[in-house]
Amino acid sequence: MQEERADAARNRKAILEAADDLFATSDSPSEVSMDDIARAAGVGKGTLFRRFGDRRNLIQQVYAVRLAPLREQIESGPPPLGPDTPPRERVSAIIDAIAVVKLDNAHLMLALEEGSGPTNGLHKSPDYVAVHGLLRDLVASKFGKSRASWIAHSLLANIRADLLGHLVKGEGMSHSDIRLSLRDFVAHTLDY
Amino acid sequence: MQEERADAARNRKAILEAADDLFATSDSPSEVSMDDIARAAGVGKGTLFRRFGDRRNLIQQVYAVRLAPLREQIESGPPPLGPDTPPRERVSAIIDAIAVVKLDNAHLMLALEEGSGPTNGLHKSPDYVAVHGLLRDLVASKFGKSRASWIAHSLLANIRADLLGHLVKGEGMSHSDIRLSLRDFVAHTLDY
DNA sequence: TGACAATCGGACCATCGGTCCGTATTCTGA
DNA sequence: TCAGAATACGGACCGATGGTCCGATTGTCA
Repeated sequence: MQEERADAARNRKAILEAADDLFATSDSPSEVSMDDIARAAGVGKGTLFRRFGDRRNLIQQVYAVRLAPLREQIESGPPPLGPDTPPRERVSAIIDAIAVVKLDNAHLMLALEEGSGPTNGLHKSPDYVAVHGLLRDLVASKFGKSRASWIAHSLLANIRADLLGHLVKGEGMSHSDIRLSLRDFVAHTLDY
Repeated sequence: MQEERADAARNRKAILEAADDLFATSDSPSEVSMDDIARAAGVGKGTLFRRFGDRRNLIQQVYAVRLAPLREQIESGPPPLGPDTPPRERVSAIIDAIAVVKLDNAHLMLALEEGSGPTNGLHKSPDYVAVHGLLRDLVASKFGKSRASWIAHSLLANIRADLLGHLVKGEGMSHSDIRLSLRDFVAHTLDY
């Protein structure tokens, strides 16, 4: 892999920032077109697509930036998110942390989960697979292996972006209401 | 409201059938265009859109037809789905029945939930609201009122079309595997 | 049967994601 | 420092899609 040219790097950054900003300030992610992003970034459309391939990938990159801190915390941070945490607490902390990120970045997360498209696949995305796998392993000792997988899916289903968005905008729940209810639910799911 | 003209009625039926068939036989709902449906129904595009307004509504109508039997069972059928059923069992039966419908009509259900679009809203669709409300009321006596709402969302989150689709196609679970796991989960959620 | 209203149908439109290629910029190494 | 190769740029362009419009057609009712 060659070194990235200076203008290329500059443009990549500009695109990422423009996209992040546009998604964050628009009502619905689908209202943000690739042309919009290119224009906002002061870049040609060709550049945008050469860098990121397609819309889905661009969204994922933006998402990855926002998610990096959490990912790092989980992979190698201190308790309660890091590896040196008893499974039960760690699962709870991870679910809560993901919920917080999604609540704080509702727009982006919606864009990602909405990405659907033909060859759909929230459940096939690397991020989902990774966190599902982690959760599954964490609860596997307590529940059976197959049950563990189900439980992991179930926990994640409760913090899908559109559901959280509905709870906030449609039912007027506050972020802390949601986190509290979620905590109860997780506790009830994990503790016999 | 005037009587519907004969040709109008005929065309509505043709469109509904064509759409149902196309969604059922295509891999991904988004591969089925409105032109495809119009052509398959032997009808002009204008007719299609005058009858159904937009894509989302058409899909919902098709969905409504498929769902009618279940809806009727729940509203006025015999136990375990109908009103003369103890809440606990009724909830369980309803969740199972919905799961079965979704598993049997994966394509259509995907089309519906994917419908997303700008003014998104699985959680705002009449069907979701109705079933959520029913479940909420059914569990309200046992749990608090606000917890009841959360639990209803949670139960429904576990039987979302894309999740079920992933379990089948991505993890190779059989329909009965899924129903069994789901039964366990519902039981665990509802029984202390 | 005639005449009016409702319906039909497909050409047409705007927009979107994505591609292409002539031009401009950056890098290299002598 | 500079020339030439390599790479990136950008916007015109493309095919497809959801949705609209309006002259032609068909059903209805007296």
